[in-house]
Amino acid sequence: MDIVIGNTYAKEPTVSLRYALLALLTVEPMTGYDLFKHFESSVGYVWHAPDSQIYPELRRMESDGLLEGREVPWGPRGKKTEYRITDEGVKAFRAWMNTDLEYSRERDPAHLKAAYLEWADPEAARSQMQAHITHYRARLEQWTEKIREIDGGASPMLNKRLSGIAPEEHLKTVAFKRFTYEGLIARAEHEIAWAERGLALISELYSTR
Amino acid sequence: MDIVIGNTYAKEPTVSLRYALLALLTVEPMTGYDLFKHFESSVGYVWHAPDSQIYPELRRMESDGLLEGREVPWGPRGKKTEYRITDEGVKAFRAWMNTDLEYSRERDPAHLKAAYLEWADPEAARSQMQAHITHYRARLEQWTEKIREIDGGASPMLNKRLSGIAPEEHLKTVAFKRFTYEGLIARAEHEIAWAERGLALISELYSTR
DNA sequence: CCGGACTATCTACATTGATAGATAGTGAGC
DNA sequence: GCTCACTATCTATCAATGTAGATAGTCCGG
Repeated sequence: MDIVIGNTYAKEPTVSLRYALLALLTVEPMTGYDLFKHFESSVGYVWHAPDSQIYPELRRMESDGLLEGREVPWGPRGKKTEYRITDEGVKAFRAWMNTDLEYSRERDPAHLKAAYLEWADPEAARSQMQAHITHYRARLEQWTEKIREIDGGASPMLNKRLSGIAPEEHLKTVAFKRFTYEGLIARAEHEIAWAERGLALISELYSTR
Repeated sequence: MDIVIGNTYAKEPTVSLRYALLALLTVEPMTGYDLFKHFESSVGYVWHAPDSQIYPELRRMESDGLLEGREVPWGPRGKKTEYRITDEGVKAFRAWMNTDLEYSRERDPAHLKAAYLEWADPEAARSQMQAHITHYRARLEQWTEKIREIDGGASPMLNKRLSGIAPEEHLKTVAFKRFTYEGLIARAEHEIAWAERGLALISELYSTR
């Protein structure tokens, strides 16, 4: 029963980029490049997308009425397009926020490989586990830094967001951000602990004694 | 410097379905349907793919020399194709196992939503957290069941695998499987704990006092 | 005023994944 | 003998993602 308009489907909220973009644009109007930069840095530790996905998606969102693009001059001859969320966009974001996520099937290369680690040379096996640790340690630092920013009032996006809402709402807004990053930190710590047990296991299994 | 053959690229091992299929086929020859069924049940709790992806991939793997398909009769008029891993396939799998994974960027809808939970109605927020718990509780049970199977010697795939290798190797093979599922179990427990803290936080923030 | 880093946007294409449905044979039970 | 659940395979399409590179303007410093 989907209604097809051009190549756009009128569908129920799935996941995706679209809502990540809406989330950022609830704070303030931005250009595609601004959004891309956010995905590269701060927000990028939760969601990421290349610019080649962002620009077309913004155009689609505009034609769906969720955003309004406005050309602003940039230097003497340059220009850029700044997107502002519309009332409809806010409505769509809120609707998505009020809808339960659909959880998709597991697909986890790290654990898939771990299950067959006896096929790897001991050194390679160790290296996998080490890579896992390195990866999650980096995430751990970035997420810990986010918490520090939140607590220290040093997050520009969060501050902008707070300045746009009623003071009674500040507590919730901050609490949920903190809660999110705490969860990610705990996850990273778990992954590191797991890989460390992996290293110990490898040593045990391949000990020469 | 990739060499293009047809529409197949000779590339360095990335991730994907291909190695999940090879992993299963190291145990014994199977048809596409068998593999699909495994992805639907047991292995499906680590990796999943629809049949529409499996059949073409098997054909590609055969033309890449990793597998050998053999038509076997099935009933009076039916037939099916059973794929057996080739020496080259084993080599490719081992090579992949000896290569470090590339970790891709974070993309986590559940945590993305959590960060903006103040946009949801309290009831919807609670429902999200509840869905998170339900999802990971189901995973938890499936993975716990896998451990039970491993410990009880009741895993058909594992038993077949063990019967095909030297007894000295049994310990490693079992240990890495167990290690993998233990990690997944710990992760599920962490996700449940996180969502439970979420529920508590929501109650706190939206209490009427 | 020139080079280089950065801002800004776009196109093309490959790959992967998800959904839907078509086709056809098997084997068990009524 | 018929129906039905299951086995077996395939095609088409679409959404999402990833990679590469093209184009063009800005702004800063030497």
